[in-house]
Amino acid sequence: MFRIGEFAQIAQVSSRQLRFYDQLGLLQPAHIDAQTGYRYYSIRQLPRLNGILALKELGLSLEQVGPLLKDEISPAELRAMLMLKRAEVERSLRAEETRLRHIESRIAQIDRQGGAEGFDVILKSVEATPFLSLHCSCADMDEVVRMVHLVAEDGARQIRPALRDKLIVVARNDHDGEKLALEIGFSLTRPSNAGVRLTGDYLLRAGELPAVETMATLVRPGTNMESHSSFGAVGSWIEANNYQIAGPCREVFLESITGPPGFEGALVEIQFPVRLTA
Amino acid sequence: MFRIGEFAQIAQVSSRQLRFYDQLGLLQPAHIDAQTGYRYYSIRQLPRLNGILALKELGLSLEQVGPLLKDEISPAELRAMLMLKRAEVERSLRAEETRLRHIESRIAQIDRQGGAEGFDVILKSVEATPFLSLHCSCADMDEVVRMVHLVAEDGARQIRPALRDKLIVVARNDHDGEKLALEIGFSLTRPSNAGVRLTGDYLLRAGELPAVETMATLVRPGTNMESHSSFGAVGSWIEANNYQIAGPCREVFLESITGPPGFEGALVEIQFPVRLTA
DNA sequence: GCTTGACTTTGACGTCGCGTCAAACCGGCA
DNA sequence: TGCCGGTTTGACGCGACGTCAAAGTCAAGC
Repeated sequence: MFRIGEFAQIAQVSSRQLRFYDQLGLLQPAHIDAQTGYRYYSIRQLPRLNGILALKELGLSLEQVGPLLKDEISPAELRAMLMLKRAEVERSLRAEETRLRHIESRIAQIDRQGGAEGFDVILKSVEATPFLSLHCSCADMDEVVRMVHLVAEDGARQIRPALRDKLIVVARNDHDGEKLALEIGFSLTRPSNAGVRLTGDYLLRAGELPAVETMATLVRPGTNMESHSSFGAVGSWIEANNYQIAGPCREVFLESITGPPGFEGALVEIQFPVRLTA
Repeated sequence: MFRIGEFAQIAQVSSRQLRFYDQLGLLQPAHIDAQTGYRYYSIRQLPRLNGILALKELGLSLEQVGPLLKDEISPAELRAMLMLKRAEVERSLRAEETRLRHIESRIAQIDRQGGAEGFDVILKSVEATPFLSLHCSCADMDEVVRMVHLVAEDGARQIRPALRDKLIVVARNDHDGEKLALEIGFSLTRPSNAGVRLTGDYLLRAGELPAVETMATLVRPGTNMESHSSFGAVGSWIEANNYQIAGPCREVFLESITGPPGFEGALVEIQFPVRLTA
């Protein structure tokens, strides 16, 4: 028989742990002195303690370990628990890998440009949303800006505020030659099939912005003229973190670009659908 | 300005989280209604919130994030923090990989033999210890048993209890032909250079059992005659979990093999030094 | 105006596996 | 007999929130 400290030393655990396991009923001392309350452990209890530790190392909680030791659990049930655990561990493993990549790319960024100016790119998922948009091809950025303002102003006038949500510009992939193919429109709070006719014979057509599971996003103040550097920033981030672009990118105007007096410039969220590079 | 729920929805966090960050001073609402206490957030606070989330995702604690946002930390310091974090994440990554291997091998074990009889192999590290031992080569198991009992009994008589620790049998690698090369002796509570002469002209010589960083161990009741199956069990475990044997194995007798009347058989710990298979 | 239901406030407790500390008690040795 | 180191119970702390409770607030519908 050993006192708690000796037994703890033998088993390479802390006395606190042994007292705790006693309290949970996982491992009661072989004998407790009625006078002093001292716990006495037998070396024969070591296998049981090791059993607890082995199961704990598999990631099971102490609550789960209890019934297992009492053989109240069939092998099939244990197998099911372990399968669940395996899935969980695999998830957290991938999460840790991602974290590691992000840390390393951030370190590399500091080394490259000394600055700690975090781009604060974050990953999020976005749901599908009804979208009322103008499909157009623009020759240059000036034209893009004109079209965006046209949609913004006419849309603000002609779409009910309760229905209208946010102004969004989506790049399309089917660019013809040098032109920029875009979709410019408003996300809607609920589906609607009605189109909207703008000045100059343009038409907003009802459609849907598809859901994207993983979106690398960056919120940035400033007009869309200055947004090139931010696009580049997100691009570098995507590369450095071992992702690749997996769809058309979006610009979401979080604040109306046709602001009140004292307007400080738009707040725009840049979104790139991404997936992990295999 | 948004109420907490809307802002939470936009940023894909919970309201509770926002209140918590407010409490910590990480992200105070742009305005609080003095009457009602309602928090109102501006969309312009989104970048800051995203900054918090980005740093949190790197694994930094909220405590660490605070000073970072206030720019009270130099890039060099941030770099150092990230390097530390990286090391930590790498450690936990490897731990998760190990856990995953162990879970999978346990599942495979259930599938193979249906039983949930956990072998309860656990990894531990052992320190170097002074060792007073007999070097011998035995032709068969009978001889081993005789030698072990000889050492056990003579040792128990001739070594002071305060100095004598546990009876240990170590396999040696330099086996000559068919014979089993062993070291049989006692670990000591402190170093000693004195040899001990046994009956039959055998000699216990002072030496040292080296430390082992990673030891796969299994505690098993029963005499050493029955121990073969346990050796096999540890062996399978080692293979299934992607380890390899990295040194001479040991048998540690946790309870004296020369017991009192009513003796139930020895309690023996089998130890294999192991390392990860690359 | 009143009701209703969705939203918000503060405050408190729970999580998980112990680590750490405090105050009092016990055991063996000089 | 004193002393030092071990032991007991009990309590709090951790980290980042989730969850619940009781009470107040807001906008819409009647």
